[in-house]
Amino acid sequence: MGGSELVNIAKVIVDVPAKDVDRTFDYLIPESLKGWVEIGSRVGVPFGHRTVQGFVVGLEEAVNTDFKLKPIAELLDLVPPLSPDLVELGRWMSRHYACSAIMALQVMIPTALKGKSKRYVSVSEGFESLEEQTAQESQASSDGPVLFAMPDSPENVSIQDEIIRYVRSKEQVTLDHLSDRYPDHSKEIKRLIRSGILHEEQMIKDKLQKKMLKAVHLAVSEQEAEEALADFPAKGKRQKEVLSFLLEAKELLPMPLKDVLSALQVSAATVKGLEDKGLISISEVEVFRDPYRGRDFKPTEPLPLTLEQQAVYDRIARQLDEREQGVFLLHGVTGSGKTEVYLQAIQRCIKQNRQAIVLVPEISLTPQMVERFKGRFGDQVAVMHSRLSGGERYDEWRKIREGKVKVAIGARSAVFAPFDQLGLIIIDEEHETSYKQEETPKYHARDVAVERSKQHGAAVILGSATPSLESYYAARSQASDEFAPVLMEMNYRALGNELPKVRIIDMREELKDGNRSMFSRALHQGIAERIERGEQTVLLLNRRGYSTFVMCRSCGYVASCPECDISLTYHQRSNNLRCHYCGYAETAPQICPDCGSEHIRYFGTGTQRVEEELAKLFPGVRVIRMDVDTTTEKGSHEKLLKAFREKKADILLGTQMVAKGLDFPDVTLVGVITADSALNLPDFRAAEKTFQLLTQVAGRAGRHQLPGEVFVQSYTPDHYSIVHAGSHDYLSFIKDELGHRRALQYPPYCRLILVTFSHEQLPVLVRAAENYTRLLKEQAQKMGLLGSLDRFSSDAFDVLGPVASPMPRLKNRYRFQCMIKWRGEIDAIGLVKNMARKMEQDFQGKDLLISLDVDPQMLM
DNA sequence: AGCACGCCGACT
DNA sequence: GTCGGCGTGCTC
Repeated sequence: MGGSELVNIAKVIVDVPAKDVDRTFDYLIPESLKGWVEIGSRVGVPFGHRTVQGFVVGLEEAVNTDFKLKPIAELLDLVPPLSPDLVELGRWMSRHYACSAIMALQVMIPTALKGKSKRYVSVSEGFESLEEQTAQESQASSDGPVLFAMPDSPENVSIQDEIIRYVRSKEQVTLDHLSDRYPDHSKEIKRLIRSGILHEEQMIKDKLQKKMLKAVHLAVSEQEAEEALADFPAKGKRQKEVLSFLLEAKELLPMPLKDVLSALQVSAATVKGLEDKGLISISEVEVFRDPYRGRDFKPTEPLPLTLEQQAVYDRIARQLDEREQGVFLLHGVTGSGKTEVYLQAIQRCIKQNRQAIVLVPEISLTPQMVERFKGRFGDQVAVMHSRLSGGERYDEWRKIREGKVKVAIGARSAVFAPFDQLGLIIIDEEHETSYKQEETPKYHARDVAVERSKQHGAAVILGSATPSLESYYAARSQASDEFAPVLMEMNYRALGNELPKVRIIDMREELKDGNRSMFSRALHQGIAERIERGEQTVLLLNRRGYSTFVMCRSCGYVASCPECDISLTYHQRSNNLRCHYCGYAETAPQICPDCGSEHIRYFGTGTQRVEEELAKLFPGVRVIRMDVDTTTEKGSHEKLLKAFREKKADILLGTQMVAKGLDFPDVTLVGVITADSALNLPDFRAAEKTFQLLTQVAGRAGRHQLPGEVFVQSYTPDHYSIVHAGSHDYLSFIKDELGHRRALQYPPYCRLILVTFSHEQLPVLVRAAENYTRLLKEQAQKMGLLGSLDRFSSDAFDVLGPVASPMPRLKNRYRFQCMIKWRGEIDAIGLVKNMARKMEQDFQGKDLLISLDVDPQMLM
């Protein structure tokens, strides 16, 4: 072809989740799109025999290629949804987390922008009708070329004719719609398309549209409108009313048509009449769905800082002023006023004309939290919430993209907020595992934040009362490889009150003394006292580790999922058993399906059972229960907390979600019903998680004038995580825990990669997993790193396993896994990934899947 | 992932 | 003889 012509070329990552297309494809930029297509643009491109969505990740001038490039078919947004730095960040993510490029890019933008290709058909130009075509064909069959091929059987002609007439009457219809309308004639439709009579075109359509609203505006000047009002025709009384209403409310224009209609009780026709007269205009305007619309947020002023807060703030402010990247680990006890430091740092950042991102764990993205930020920064804040609808989320995202807000607050994915002058990223409750995404791309928001801050010269604040061992260790050792935060401490509560007294109760003693209740005598008495004094109690039931599974006490039968081989969970509401992973459900059995015994029981303590017990022990007690069952509805979380705040209940009972960020002045007792239920999980972070949870929940008590008390019930009260949580001694806990981690060579003394293999056939899977492990070990030997973990050398690489996964079968596939431990300067991620890809490719049948989790949080 | 091409069984 | 089953391979 005329390939030496100078053209612009776009490098595109296509939205096709297949391994062999995880690379860029080159496309011509058509003349009409030159200057519009940028790095980060979302485009529709022809790919094989269809049109797919893709992202432009590079632009090139005049490359001479061997084959003909296809042109970009359409540009999907006027403003690119991704900026060049986000594209670059995506590149980093796909390398660091071993995910495909498209996964990394797609996770950065709202799902509303995931366009799917739609197929449209229209009647081809120049085609008249089948009869005419038949005539033409028989006439000129020998000479001129036949434009359209003919149907072979005449009885199909009538239905084909009908389809043609229908498509012509609509001009253009989607193929889906057409097949819905003629469900039995897909054959005829196909033939019409193949013969060229119907023309097929593919376009990318977004899942969601911008919300548009009809709005009324004056089409003439105010004066002209006044004049028109003065000599309005007598019969147009209603129209006159509308016009004078609009003139009165002129500062509210353009006004939604809806509002005009309801305010004056007029019909749309009346308003339309005014438009016909040319006095007003009705137009479609874009509206932003505001999830917090109609809510007042009390404006707040910066509070005076304590000495500790001031010192921390000064250090961060200095960093902001230097406009250089810097990471800070802010270790502050519960109630030390971290949020106020965040708020003032953000303020400084905004003053510099830069923007800020605040990440909070999903679970603590409570109305209270949002209120504090909205109160300080008003409508400069966008909130990204998992409970928002797709449309609301899209609109919050657009506010950020279009520079309408300065602060984005949200869960994990808010780290991708498309600000262009990012100055500050705050990660509150830095230790929370919810910052790690468990689905591909399995990124950690903390690491992404640090990477993004490098691009922008931004500051990062990692805040926590119980920093993760990884972060604390990195700060303390000032290791230079990954990230080395500056450690800052706040050891005193901002209001000057004491941390609550923690009492650890040995439940074994209770049992010995004949108390078989789930409440110890001390906790029982404590609750009774609070009820009497009109104070409030928070009860935490740590449900992790407790499953509400069904077991037969006679024969040991456990109900499990036929697809996934995991225990089914009992749901009281619907009286059925469900699989947590695949959604399979069956009715709860009355007798054991195995042995017929009636001693089949639902095990585990749910919040419902505790609630029932409370009602029995304290007749008339008012309990608010907060768990997944009572908080699924939108806004229910908020309602429950509001009720508790207004003292409409004596006790707030809940799972982990009551441990975070809540601040109620009258809570003077916190009870932990089972402190150690998570301690026995097969997870090397079990102790750390237990310590964090206890510390967090203890911090809920006595935050204001009234002193607080915490009762922790445990069957292993001597465990160091419980003892140190009891004395609020983070440093001692860290010391003990680091010792364990070091002895067993777990993070932070090495890094992990979890490799999961899956295949439909167990023997094939086992062979693959063993092969893979063997090859990696050979590699380690070649590098001279075998056994290096024991030797505490700076470079290390070792492979554990393979073993059956904790979920050994999922969606009809068996699963095995192996664990890589490594540290140092070696490219372990690249090595593990390349070997996985190679093995997947070479494997017979290709049904082998290997997935990687870099720095996994969940090992079970 | 789609979608087409391609090579074998059961029907008008 | 054709329709259509889903194995295999490609997508700038």
